[in-house]
Amino acid sequence: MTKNISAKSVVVIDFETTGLSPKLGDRVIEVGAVIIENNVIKNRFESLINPGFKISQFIQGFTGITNIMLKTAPNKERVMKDFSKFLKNNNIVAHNASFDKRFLDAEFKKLGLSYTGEFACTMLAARRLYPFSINHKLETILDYLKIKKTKQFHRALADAEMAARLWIHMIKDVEKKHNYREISFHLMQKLCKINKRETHNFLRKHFECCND
DNA sequence: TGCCAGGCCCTCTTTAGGGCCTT
Repeated sequence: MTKNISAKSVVVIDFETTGLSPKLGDRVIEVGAVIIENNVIKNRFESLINPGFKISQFIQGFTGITNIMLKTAPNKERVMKDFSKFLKNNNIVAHNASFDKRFLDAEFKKLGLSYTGEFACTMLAARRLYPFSINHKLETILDYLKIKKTKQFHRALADAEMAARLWIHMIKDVEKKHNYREISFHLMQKLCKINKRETHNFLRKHFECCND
């Protein structure tokens, strides 16, 4: 069965959570996502989620999301169902995608939801393309590339939007540097998976030889 | 009892260890 995945649109997602591990009981408390079509941000999705318990002072301070805000937030069933519709069958991008994938898989599994898109990671791609940045945190790499930042950090939609700007910047950068007409999602995905030693040859051979 | 993520990457590696990145 062929997947009906758009080659030109991706969804960039970001979760704010109660901690680092769904296996240790951590939960998503905010979902943010944007759809990129033809390198332009089109639609946005944003919602808080009531996790059903009080979150720590650390997370309240880190995200600015408070227990008062979450008290009246919708439950995960409603939000994740809507989010599933927003994802459709698009491929998915996130900064340090393994983190967001872990939470998406955990939340969807509990609710019997699924997605068909594949993941790519802005952090791994940025490590390959910009090895001289002092680190590859989202904020740092945006500064390094002089990409305009949103006013907030550590809020889901703001972070998703900035990761989307980074994704678009990287695609345009590769297209420009390598005289490439249209970088596909899967080529960017491959870039995320190669190791440091292979990067030079990958960019030189694979990108340029696939330009038609 | 005490501790507790996990996937990826790099190198003083591969029979391992530690840093990065996400909340």
